[in-house]
Amino acid sequence: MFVPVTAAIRMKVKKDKPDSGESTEEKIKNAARAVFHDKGFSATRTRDIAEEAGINLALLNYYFRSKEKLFDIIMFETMQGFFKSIFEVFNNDITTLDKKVELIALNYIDLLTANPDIPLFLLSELKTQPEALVAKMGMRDMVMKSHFLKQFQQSVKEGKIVAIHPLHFIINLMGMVIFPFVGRPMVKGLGNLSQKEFEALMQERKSLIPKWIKATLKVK
Amino acid sequence: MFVPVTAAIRMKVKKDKPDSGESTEEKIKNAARAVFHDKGFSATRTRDIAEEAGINLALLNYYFRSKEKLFDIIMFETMQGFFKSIFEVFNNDITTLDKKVELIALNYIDLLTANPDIPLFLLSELKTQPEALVAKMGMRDMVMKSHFLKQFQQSVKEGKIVAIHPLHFIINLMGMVIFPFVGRPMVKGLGNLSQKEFEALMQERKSLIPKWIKATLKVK
DNA sequence: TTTTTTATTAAACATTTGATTAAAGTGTTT
DNA sequence: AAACACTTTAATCAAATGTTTAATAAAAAA
Repeated sequence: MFVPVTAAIRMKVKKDKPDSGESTEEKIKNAARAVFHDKGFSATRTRDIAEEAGINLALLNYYFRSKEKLFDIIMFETMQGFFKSIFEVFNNDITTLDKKVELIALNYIDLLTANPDIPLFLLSELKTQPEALVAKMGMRDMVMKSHFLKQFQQSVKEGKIVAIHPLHFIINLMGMVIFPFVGRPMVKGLGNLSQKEFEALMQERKSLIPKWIKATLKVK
Repeated sequence: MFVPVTAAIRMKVKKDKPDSGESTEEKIKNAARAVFHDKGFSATRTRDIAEEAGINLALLNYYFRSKEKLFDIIMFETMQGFFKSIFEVFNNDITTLDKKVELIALNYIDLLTANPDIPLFLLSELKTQPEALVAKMGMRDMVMKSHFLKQFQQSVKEGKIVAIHPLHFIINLMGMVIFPFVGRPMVKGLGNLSQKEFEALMQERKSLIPKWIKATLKVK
């Protein structure tokens, strides 16, 4: 008796792939992103990625040529995703300065709660190639010529806030938002916090940071 | 015409190496510290350390058994050196709270200007062994039961400063001090700063941070 | 001085790791 | 069903890397 297995198998196969919802290429990229973010470039082995992705090691090189090429893609996408929110807020010419600070705190604390490894990953890997990508992405202009900066300097001129180097302002804002995530093991260690308690503390900061930042801008 | 180069070269070499007056063991440790701080554990090759130290590769294992053992020593000493200053300031029961904040800013900005790689190094490597060393060094009690914390809670009780989780206070203080060094490539990139300009900006923060911190503590 | 211990070196070793290849499988098109 | 492009696998290569060894030099002890 002939049984048309192939059709059934094909169906199953067809269902299997879309079931996981991702192509092999995407599986590799997702795995690579997770492992690279967690351990950085040097501590990551291509075999870690292959295992995490559930694929054969050779496929990594088949799709991406080399560990480095794959890393570059992940790095670029990660940076892009990370700075996108900043730029959108910074260059919105409708919102006030105060509102922008609020939005940065809100957006980034959520982003970082979901992806707490990204800042340390970016900062560590950025050390290796200092200028390359920073310049490439036009980050400088995007930030330093932003509507955000113009508003800041305007407020200084009007005497609404005290005159300091705008970088201090940006460092303080980003530091208050990002630093606890970069120093998460230390913060959790110091306060003996569970992951849940840590996240609750970060949620508190959503409303506190804007107040703190405003206070620092008034400082004589 | 014959020129006795060798003698001249030997003199130069002699000045370069043995003049330093350090033992082989110290040479290795100093080299290891420099390379580990710069590149982290995984990206560091034992051959990098040997070269930096100007010694034969085998001597590293002769003196320290393994790369990991050597790393543990450097890690421990680095942590100890880094947190020593904090603890001394935090547990001084003579100085006021304000004075302690001032001293933290002063001491750490100098320390970090001289050793800008330490924070990222510590934070990156601490991620691998989350609890181990933090607990080992008794950091929790050293900070959370410090005179500094008692003063903070006393001031809250007296209504001098607003009630927040003390961790927010510590995060903000340490973040303002440490974050620009962790994000140094980004800060320098954003502001298009030379190393000298970066350091000048950090010097400014010595006096600004205490003011900012005081302002945040008054926030409703 | 002779002997013993310590320090140093060049070479080799064993394993890890990024990358390649050859062959087979799979679905689609002709 | 033949040709094809694409996908997957197992085996393997070659370089990198932490570690060890065996021989030698230097220093200390006898």
